[in-house]
Amino acid sequence: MCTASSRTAEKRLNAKTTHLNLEKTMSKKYNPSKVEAKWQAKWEADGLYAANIDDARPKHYAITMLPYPSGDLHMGHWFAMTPSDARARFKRMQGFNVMFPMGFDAFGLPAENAAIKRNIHPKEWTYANIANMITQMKSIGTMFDWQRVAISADPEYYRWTQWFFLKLYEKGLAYRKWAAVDWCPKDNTTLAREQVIGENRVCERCGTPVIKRELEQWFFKITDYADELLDFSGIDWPEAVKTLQTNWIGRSEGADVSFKTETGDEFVIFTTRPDTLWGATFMVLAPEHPLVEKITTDEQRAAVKEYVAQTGRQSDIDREATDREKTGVFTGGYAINPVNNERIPIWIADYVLLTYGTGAIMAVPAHDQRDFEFARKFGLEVRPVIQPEGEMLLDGDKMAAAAAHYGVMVNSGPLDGTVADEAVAKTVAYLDKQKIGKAAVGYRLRDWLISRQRYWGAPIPMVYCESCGIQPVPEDQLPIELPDDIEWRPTGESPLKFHPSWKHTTCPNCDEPAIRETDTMDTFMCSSWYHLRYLSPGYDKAPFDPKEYDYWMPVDTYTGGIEHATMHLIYTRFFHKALRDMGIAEGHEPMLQLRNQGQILSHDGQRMSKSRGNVVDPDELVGEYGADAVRAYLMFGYRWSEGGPWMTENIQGVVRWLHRAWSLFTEEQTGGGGASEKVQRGLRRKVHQTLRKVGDDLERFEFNTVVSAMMELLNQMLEAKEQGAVGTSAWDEAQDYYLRMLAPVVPHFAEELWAEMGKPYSIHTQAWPELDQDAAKEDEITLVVQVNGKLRDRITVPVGLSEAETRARALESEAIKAFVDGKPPKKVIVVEGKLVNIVL
RNA sequence: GCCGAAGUGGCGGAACUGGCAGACGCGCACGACUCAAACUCGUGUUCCUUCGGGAGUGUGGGUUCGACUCCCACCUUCGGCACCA
Repeated sequence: MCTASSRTAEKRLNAKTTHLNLEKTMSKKYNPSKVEAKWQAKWEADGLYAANIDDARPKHYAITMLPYPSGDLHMGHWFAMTPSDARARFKRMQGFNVMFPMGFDAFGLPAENAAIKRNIHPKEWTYANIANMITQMKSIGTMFDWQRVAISADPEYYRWTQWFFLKLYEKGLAYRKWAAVDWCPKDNTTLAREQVIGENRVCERCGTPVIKRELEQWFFKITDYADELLDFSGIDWPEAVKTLQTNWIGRSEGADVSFKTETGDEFVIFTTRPDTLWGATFMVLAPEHPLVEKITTDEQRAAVKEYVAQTGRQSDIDREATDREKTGVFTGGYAINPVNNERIPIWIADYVLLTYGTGAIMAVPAHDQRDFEFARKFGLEVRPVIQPEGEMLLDGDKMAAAAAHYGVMVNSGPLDGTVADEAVAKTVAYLDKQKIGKAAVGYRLRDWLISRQRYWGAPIPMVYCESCGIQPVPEDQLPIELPDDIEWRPTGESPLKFHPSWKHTTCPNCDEPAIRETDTMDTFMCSSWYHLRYLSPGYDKAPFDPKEYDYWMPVDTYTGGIEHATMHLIYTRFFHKALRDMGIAEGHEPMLQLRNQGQILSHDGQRMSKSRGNVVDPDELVGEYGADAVRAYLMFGYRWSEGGPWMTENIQGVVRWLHRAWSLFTEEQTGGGGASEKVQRGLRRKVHQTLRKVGDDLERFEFNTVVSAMMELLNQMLEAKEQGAVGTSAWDEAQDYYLRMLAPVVPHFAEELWAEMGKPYSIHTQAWPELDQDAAKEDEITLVVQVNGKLRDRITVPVGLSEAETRARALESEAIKAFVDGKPPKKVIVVEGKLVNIVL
C-alpha cells in the first residue's frame, strides 16, 4: 500500500482527536438561529442595504417579481428570491451601487374572496398578510431595501395608477366599448384575454370555465404597439419568453381585399393567401357581422336568424373546439369577386370570428382545410388555383383535403404561371394597382381589457354625466379612494355600485350630479409600473422622482417566473413604451435583462398547493437548519432555471458542508508549518480557480455550481490543513477569499465568521476578491492519451510542451506501446495541453 | 395540428467554444468511533466482465481522429397556442 496515504490518514486521525478535545473549550457551535437573528437586527439598524443615489459608482437596479400577499412565504418565493438576492449581493461586492427593492401586488381577487368567506375586510386581510410576509422576508436574509417598499393598495400608490390611466386616456390609448368579453362566473368579473387559459378556456385564477358576456368595458390599445413589442433588440431576455410573446402577438402578413355585395355594399376581408384569390368560391361572415342583416334574403331570413341565435347561446368552448364539424347557413346574398367579377354566395358560419381580421373571409376550399371541410359538407365548388410543383394536376372534385402549400398559380387570369416565391407579392402588387386591395397585417393580439367588476382594485377615475358624457376625473382629485364600508352581493356587479353614496359625484365639466365608474382596474395595471414606484415610494408630486429615475432606470436585472410571459411581461413593456411616447419615460424597454427561475414542486412532482396538502413549510426548515442552509440548498439542489421536486433529505449535503466550514474557521488554527511549496501553490491555484468559476456562475445565474465549487474548495482546504498549510499566506488568503465568496450565498454565516476572524464589518461592503490569473494557471497537466479514440493512458506533463514533445511523451508511454504494438500510426492528433489521439 | 424546452447512475445534478462522461451532493454498502445508536470521520459506489477489457448520455442513422455536445429522422415528457383566415 502507498505509505503516503496511510500517513495522511494517521495525521487526519490526530487532527480529529485534537479537534474533538478542543471543541468543548475553544470552538463554538454553529447556531444558525442566533447568528441570523443577530446580524439581521444589526444590518437593519445600520441601514446596510439602503440604496441611495451615488454618482461615483455605477448603478445596478435588480428586481425580483413582487409577490401577491397571499398569507405566507412559501418555498417558491424562497426559490425566486434568495438566488436573485445572492446575485444582487455579488453585484454589490463587484462595486455596483445596487438597489434591490421589494413590494406587494396587493390588490386582487383573493383578498375579496377571503373577505366574503371569512367575513374580514379585504384591506385588513391584505395588510395583515403583508406584515406577516415582511417579517418572513426579513428572516431569509435578503438585502431588500425596506425604505423603498411599494404596496399597490396604498392610496398614495394607486393615486398614480389612476393618474396613469388618465394619461393613457388623454393619449387615446384607453377607450370604452361594448364587446362580448370573457367572464368568470365564479369570480364574478371580466377577464383579459390573457387570463383565460387552455383548451377549456378556464379562468386563470380559479379554473372555472369562462363565458361570454356583452358588456361595456375599458380597454387599452396595446395593439397599437404590436409591431414594436415584437422587437426584442437591445434586451437580453430568455428565448422562451420572446417566443411566447411573439406567438401571443401572432403577426401574420397578408392583404386586405375589398369585395362588394351584389347590391353594392363594400366589405373588406383579410387573407394571408392573396395568391388564392381566384379560387374563392364563396364568402363567409361571422354570424355577428353587421352586414348579415342587410344581405340576408327573405327566403333565408328564418334560417339565418335561428343560426345567429344559436351561435349566441354557445359558449366559446364549443365554438372554438377545432374538432367540431363545420356548421353554417347560406344568407341568400352574393358577393362579386373583384379579380374575376364572379358572383359567389355569402354564408355565415361560426368558424369565422368577428374579433379577428375583419370578421369576414373569402373561402378558398381548394387551399384551406377549414374552407374545404365546409365546402364538402355543403356541396360548394372546390377550385384549385395553386398547382404544387412536380405533382399531378389537382382536381377539385377528387381532392381529399385542401392543398395548403404554395405553388404555381393557375386559373388565375393575368397572374397565371406565377411561381410560388413570387405569388403573394405579385398578387398584392396587382391588387394595389387595381385599387381593390393592399398589403395588410393581422394580429392575434387583442386590446387589453382592464375593467373588473370587483371592489378590491384601483377605481377607474372616470365619471359619467348625462349632459357631458364620459369625463375624466381631474388630476387634483386623485386618488379616488375606495370606501371602507362595503357589502358584497352575488350579482356579478361591482360592490361599489351598491354603495349608498360613493358613486354619486358631480361632473367635473358642468358641476351637475354625475355617476362614478364603479369598475376597478385589472391588477396587472398596478404591476405594470411598480418598478417606477420603487424609485421614490413617498414622492407626492409625480409617480416617481425624476432624479431617481435618471439615476436608476432602466431595470438591469429582472427575475421571476415564466408564467408571466404573456401577461405582466407584455403589459409592462407596453406600458413603458406608451409612457415613453408621452415623454414620461425614456428608452425603449423597462427591463434590460430578464431571467426565469423554474418551479419547486412537491415531493411527488406535483405543484405545491394548500388544497393538495403537499406544501413544504420553509419556516420549519429555517427553524431546524437556519435560513442560510435553506438558501444554500435551494441554490445547490436545482438548476435555477428548471426547478424540480422538493427533496428534504438532500438538504443534508449543504448542512454538513456548512458545519464543516464552520469548524474549519472556528477551531484552533493548529497543525501549521511544513506545508510544501507545492501544497501552498496548489491551494492558491484552487482558490483562484474557484474565484473565477464562482464569479462566472453567479453572473450567469448558475447557482448550483457556485455552491459545488465552494464545496470543492473546502475539501481542498481541509486537505491542505492536514498538510500543514495553516499559517502560510496562501492559507490566510484562502480563508479571506472563502468568506467573501460565500457572502452572497450565505450572508449571515459569512458575516459571523468574518467577524470571528477579526475582519472589518461588514463583509457585505467588502470588494469581491481579486483574481490572480497566474495563480489560477496549472503548472502540470494530465495529458489524455487515446488510441483510436479510446482512453488508454493518462500521463502528467509540464505545461507548455511543444506539439512534438507532447507527441513523443505520449508514444513513450508503456501502456500505449502495448496497444500500438509496433505498428506505425496512421495519424497522431495532438491537442496541446489536453490530449493525444493515436490513430492506427 | 403548430411553436418552444428538456431527456445523462437508485436520486438531485456536473461536463464553458466537439477532447478524461458522471464533478459536487443525496442515498446505499463496508469500516472507524460508541456498551449501543445517532452524529462525525474514512473507503467504495454507471453497468457487464473470463479482470485483458467491453458497453454506456431517450431511439436509429450521419459528420469527425474523436460526439452528452454538431446534422437528419423518430420516441417520450413538460410548457404555450389552437377554426386567427
